[in-house]
Amino acid sequence: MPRPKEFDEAEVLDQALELFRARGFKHTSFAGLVEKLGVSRQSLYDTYGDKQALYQTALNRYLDRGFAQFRQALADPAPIREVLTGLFDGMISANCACGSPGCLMVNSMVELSPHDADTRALAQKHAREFESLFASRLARAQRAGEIAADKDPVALARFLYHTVLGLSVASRALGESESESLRASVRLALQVLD
Amino acid sequence: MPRPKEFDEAEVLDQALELFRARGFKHTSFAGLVEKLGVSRQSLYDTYGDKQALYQTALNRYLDRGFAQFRQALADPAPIREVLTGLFDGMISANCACGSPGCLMVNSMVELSPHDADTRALAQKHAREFESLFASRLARAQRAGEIAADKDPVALARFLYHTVLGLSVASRALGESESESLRASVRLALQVLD
DNA sequence: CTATTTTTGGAACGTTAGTTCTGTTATGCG
DNA sequence: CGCATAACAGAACTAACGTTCCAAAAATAG
Repeated sequence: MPRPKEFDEAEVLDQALELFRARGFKHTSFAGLVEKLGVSRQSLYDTYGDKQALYQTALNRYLDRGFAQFRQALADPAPIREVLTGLFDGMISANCACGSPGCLMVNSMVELSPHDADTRALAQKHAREFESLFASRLARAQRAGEIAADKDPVALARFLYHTVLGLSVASRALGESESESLRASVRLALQVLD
Repeated sequence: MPRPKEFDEAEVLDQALELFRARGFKHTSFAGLVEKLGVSRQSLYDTYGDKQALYQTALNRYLDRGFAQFRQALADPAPIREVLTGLFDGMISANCACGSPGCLMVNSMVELSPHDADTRALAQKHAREFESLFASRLARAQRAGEIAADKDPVALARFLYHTVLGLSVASRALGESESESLRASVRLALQVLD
């Protein structure tokens, strides 16, 4: 049997993910990856393929994780306003703590979507999935009488998704100091339910 | 006196701006600029300086123009909901028509803010200016009785700014097909005034 | 212990980027 | 008319990038 890897494949992938998240695809050099991850060029290539493959693997991992968290947060049977407040606050905490690199998917949407068809398709899928999960949870709340019957859950869901995009950009570009005003914005955004 | 330029300085700057807006800073090569603008490398360097200087000049031009439009739109004494609806619809039309490159400032915030201190400072200034203009216009509407007295104009302004960010990303990454749902989101967002 | 398979580090390759240098051309003033 | 000034075109340079090649090292299975 061969010599075993000297690094944890998943752990290194997460580190690469954080680098891509902080710096973007183009601004992250392979040499920088080698240095920060402590793994040799050759091993990176052997394990993950080239730079683009590494990026996509990391992005998919990020999406899977985020989507699972999102789904789980929405599964909470608590009142919808409470659930959504907690969900958004969690996003803000995750995105605004120390350095606030924003959401990797949102960053990819801005940096890569216009050029790369794969990323664009992934972004659209991401939007559809987030919106549809939002929408079904909102419809459930509506059936429970928490939301007025004349509201359109799909429109509300899209609005919430757009809100997520805005929060991600704000936290990335405006720094940690904004986290309190972001929370205030969330409270305002949730007025759409009233 | 010297030989005159064979191109319109402002016009070429606008073309460069559109290239940067569509492709981002890193993804726009100088060779690409030379080709698309139809101006020789040397003339570009002589006229605008290096790539980064060209970018910043274009960005400042873009900001000045957008800020003037924004200020003018807000000067409209019509009811605040009407004014804001028109403002956002204008933004969507400008950002979503054919190719939807999004807002150059928002794109810069995502691509460059974390690395470049100048861009970060510019982004923060951008946010402050937009928010303060929103806030003073909202305060005016509040004095006119169009908005309930217990609302905080500053918080509302920040929320609207975050909404702008989200709309820009959505229009850039999700394509023109989304323009209708973006308008719907604006209508929902403006419910914060009620 | 040996053989085999894979990691690993370093060197090297080809490409592309941004930038600069050279000389040439064209304009307008004296 | 020609001199000064600046624009232009193309080649050339330097650095960085992503990627691949190569030999040495290491660890397990037999």
